[in-house]
Amino acid sequence: MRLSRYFLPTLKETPAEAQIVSHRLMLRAGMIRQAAAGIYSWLPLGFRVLKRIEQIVREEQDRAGCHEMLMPTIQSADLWRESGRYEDYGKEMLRIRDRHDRDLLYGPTNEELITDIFRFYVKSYRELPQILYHIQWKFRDEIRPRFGVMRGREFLMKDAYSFDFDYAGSKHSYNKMFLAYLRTFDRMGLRAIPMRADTGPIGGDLSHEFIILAETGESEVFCHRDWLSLDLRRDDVDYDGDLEPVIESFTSLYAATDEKHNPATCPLSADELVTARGIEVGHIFHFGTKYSAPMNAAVAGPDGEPVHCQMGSYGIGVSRLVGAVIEASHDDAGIIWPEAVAPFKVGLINLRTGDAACDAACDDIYSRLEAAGVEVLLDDRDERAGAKFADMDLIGLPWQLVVGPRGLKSGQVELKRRSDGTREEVSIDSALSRLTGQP
RNA sequence: CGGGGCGUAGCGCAGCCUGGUAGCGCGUCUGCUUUGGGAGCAGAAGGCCCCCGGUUCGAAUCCGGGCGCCCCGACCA
Repeated sequence: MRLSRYFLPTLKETPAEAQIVSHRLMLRAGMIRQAAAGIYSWLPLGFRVLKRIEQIVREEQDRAGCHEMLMPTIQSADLWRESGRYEDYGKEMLRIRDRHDRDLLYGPTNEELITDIFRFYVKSYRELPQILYHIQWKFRDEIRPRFGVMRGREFLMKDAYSFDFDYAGSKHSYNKMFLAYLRTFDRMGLRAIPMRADTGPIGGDLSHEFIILAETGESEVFCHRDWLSLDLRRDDVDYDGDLEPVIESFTSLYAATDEKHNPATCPLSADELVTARGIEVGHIFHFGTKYSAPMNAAVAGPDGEPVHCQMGSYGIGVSRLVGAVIEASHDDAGIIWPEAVAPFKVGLINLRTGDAACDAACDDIYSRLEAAGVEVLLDDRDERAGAKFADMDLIGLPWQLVVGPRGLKSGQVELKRRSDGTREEVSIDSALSRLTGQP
């Protein structure tokens, strides 16, 4: 992409409404634009990141054997009356009436809808287990939306729903999602700690929140200090094997949210206990028959008798993750994108647009990177060097390749790594092989 | 929903108390000079001062009522 033709409205000053660093940086980097309280438009740069995060979530769900589908944003109130949640959900649910005076709602979640679909088609235990998911916009009319996309009213969420014949099967589905979540967040360069959590109004008896530690987190959390250095990577997961031992290795180490933490019974010494604030990026629940019973989602067992399915639901806040990654990875100059979610891998800076040698070198590097499948943003604007450096640092692409007349005289360009600021003078060919991974 | 704050040019703000020509910085446009970490000079464009009503000869400014946004708290799969 050539910056001179892109839509990247960066801001030098911070809009007054932004309080936390991720919100400030998203506004300054031209990623989002507020449309109303807690409702945002995603501008091209922000949308690229959102899509990347969504794709990682998708790949890890698929790897765990889940099946993607898409349910609508607008739902009929009737299903919610059936589960009893139409009244329970309260003012947080956005209720809509159509021209025929039928009650509709903008979905805050999808348990009812998925259960309705499931019960219509699935009649035998032999069709289980099943995990279905979608990635769809939700709306919750929060009393006080805040912190940009971290707590919006409209937000993009991945929600998955598992159906099993018995508790053992359901626990296995839960474990699969537990591990899929660890992999998902790890791929984004995040340390997400699974913490025992309250199930809240959704009900159930088993629940973990995946928490990123950050000063701007909305809730207080408690965990063993070993979590801060524990290796969370699990590359060799066999989702069909026995997952209990590996789950046990994580759940045996203390970590709890505010609701589940009790100082009186906490087993940790003051020395071991870390008290911090956290951002919830994922939440998994096992809730048994809470929806399958009232909505009569049952399958025939081996003996022919109908049994209500054991269910779980599993959410990841996709749009919130964009903010969470920034909270976890930035410096005074701007965002530092982990390569896996970066909107572009390389920022190619032409320090002297209009200079024949610089233009030619940049065009050459640009086309060779594109040919190698490396996503590159070429700053070919007629701006001064300082402005280009500042904007590139702000938008935080992992690599900056700086082409200027001075270095070009000796065939050198400067390769800068955004994460630690290290730079080196290298030849164009050497820079290209570094960035493309090809000799 | 309780408490607090703010709505003035694209962004950040001053002016309001004490009513009388709507300002500053950044950004934008033109030209010239510049050019390796947010340049300099000269010129220019850009405003329903959130909305409605009231007081007044006269309202960005005073009064009343709305609306919007932000913060703290409570709330929150």
